[in-house]
Amino acid sequence: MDKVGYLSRINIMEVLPRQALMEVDRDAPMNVVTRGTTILQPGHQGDVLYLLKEGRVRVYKVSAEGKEFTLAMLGPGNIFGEIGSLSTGTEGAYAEALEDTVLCLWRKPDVERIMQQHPQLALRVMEVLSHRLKQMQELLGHMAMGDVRSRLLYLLLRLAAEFGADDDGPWTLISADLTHQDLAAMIGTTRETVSSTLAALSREDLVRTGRKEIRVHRTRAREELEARS
DNA sequence: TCATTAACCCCAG
DNA sequence: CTGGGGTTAATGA
Repeated sequence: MDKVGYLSRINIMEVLPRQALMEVDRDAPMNVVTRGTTILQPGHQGDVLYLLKEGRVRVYKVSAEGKEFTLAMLGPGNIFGEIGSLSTGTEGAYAEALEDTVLCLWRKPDVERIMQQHPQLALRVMEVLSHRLKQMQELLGHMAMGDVRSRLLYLLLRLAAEFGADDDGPWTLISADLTHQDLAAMIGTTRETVSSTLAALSREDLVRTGRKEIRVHRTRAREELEARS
C-alpha cells in the first residue's frame, strides 16, 4: 500500500481529502521502530502526535515500587502523544512498541495548520478522544469497585470487543497474544492471581483457555458481570 | 479476598 | 539448557 493509502486508514484521517493527506504525509514522515523500543517517557514528550500505522503499542505507568500498570493497548489506526494541552492520555506514561512498529511523527505546527484548514479533523479528534475518555471512566469504575474476578471479566469483554474474532458461536477468541502477566498488569494484580482466576472462570464455563489463547463467552460473561455488581 | 512466596511443570529459543 | 510462562498450595495481611 502506498504511503497516502496508509494514512487514510488512520481513524482520524478518514475525514481528510486526498490532497490534505498528501500534505500530512510530507509533514509527518514514516518511522520504523523495532520491537521493545520505548517511544515515550514521562517528562520527555515533545509536542508530537504519533500516528500508528502498523504494529502494537502499549501505554503504561510505573508505580514507585516499580510495578507496571497498562493504560492502553493501541493498534493500527490509533493516535497517541501530546501537543500542548491537547492530550491523548499518555501524559506521565511510557509507550512501548510491542512489535516492530510503523508510525508517523506529526509535529505541533503542522497539526495546527491542517486543523485550521480542515475543521472536520478537529471534530473527529474530539470524537476519538471523548470515546477514549468514556472508556477510561468506565474502566475506572470497574477498577475501583470490583474484585479481581469482575475486573478480569470486564477486561476480557473489552479485549474481545477490540481484538476479538468470533469463531465458534457465542465464543470469541481474543487474538491479542497476551500472557497472564500482561493481563495482570492491566487490572493491577499478579500473574498467579490471573492464572487461578482464569481457572475458576473456566470451571464455570465463562472462558476457555488454551496455550496462549483465551476464548470468552460474551453473553454469559456480560450477564455474570451485571448480576454480581 | 487477595498478595506473596515458593515449588513445580511445560515448552520455545 | 535456560528463561519465560502457567499452575497450584501454603501463609498471612
